[in-house]
Amino acid sequence: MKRKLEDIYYRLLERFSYQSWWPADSKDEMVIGALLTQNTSWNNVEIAITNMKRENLCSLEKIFKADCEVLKKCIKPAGFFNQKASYLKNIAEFFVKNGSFNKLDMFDNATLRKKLLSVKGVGKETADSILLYAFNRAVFVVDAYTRRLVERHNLLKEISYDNIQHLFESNLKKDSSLFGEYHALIVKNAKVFCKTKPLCYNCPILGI
DNA sequence: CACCAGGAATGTA
DNA sequence: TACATTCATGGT
Repeated sequence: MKRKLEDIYYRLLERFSYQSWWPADSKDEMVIGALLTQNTSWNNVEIAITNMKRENLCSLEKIFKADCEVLKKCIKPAGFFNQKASYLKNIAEFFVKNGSFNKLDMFDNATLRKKLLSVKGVGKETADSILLYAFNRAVFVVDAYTRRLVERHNLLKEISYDNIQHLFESNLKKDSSLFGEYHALIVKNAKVFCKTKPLCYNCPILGI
């Protein structure tokens, strides 16, 4: 299994090269993007983030103090703007009241993950994305594409978030850079080959 | 026009 | 625990 997961990784890497995720100018922006991209195309998230930068709202401190209506207007292109505005407020409050990244970095992976999951609007994938890309923790992010990949290759009998995450984490070197690239490559591959084929049929890289 | 996108919360059984 | 529904915009 270890060999199989490494093979998939190197095939993706050879085709697409390093992605250097997460695409953001700051850790704050990373967290903001993680929430906005929930079930939403990255293209729409970029529009929303551009709007937030124009309104000087692209930081957790600013969001914490921002007017909700202005925030909603900015993130409207990213969809679910009513929910996401309140979710952004929640995560912003969480970081502001917990001393931001420096203080939160004192906690181990499991503890920090629980704290993030306690924020309304932050689920497993969002929490793990933040752990990996903002805190540089060796946590594997499982998204819809990763799930498809595991399903198509029959890598697991029981498909669940926790099982998929354990599959990657226990068979690869626990390296945040590796995990970050792997997840980014899976998404990159999906964007290129799954545009008109949602289930990744005929993907020339992975043979699925 | 239908379908989907780098999900999560809530309700039901 | 396991599904179904809701949230909403923009691209294909």
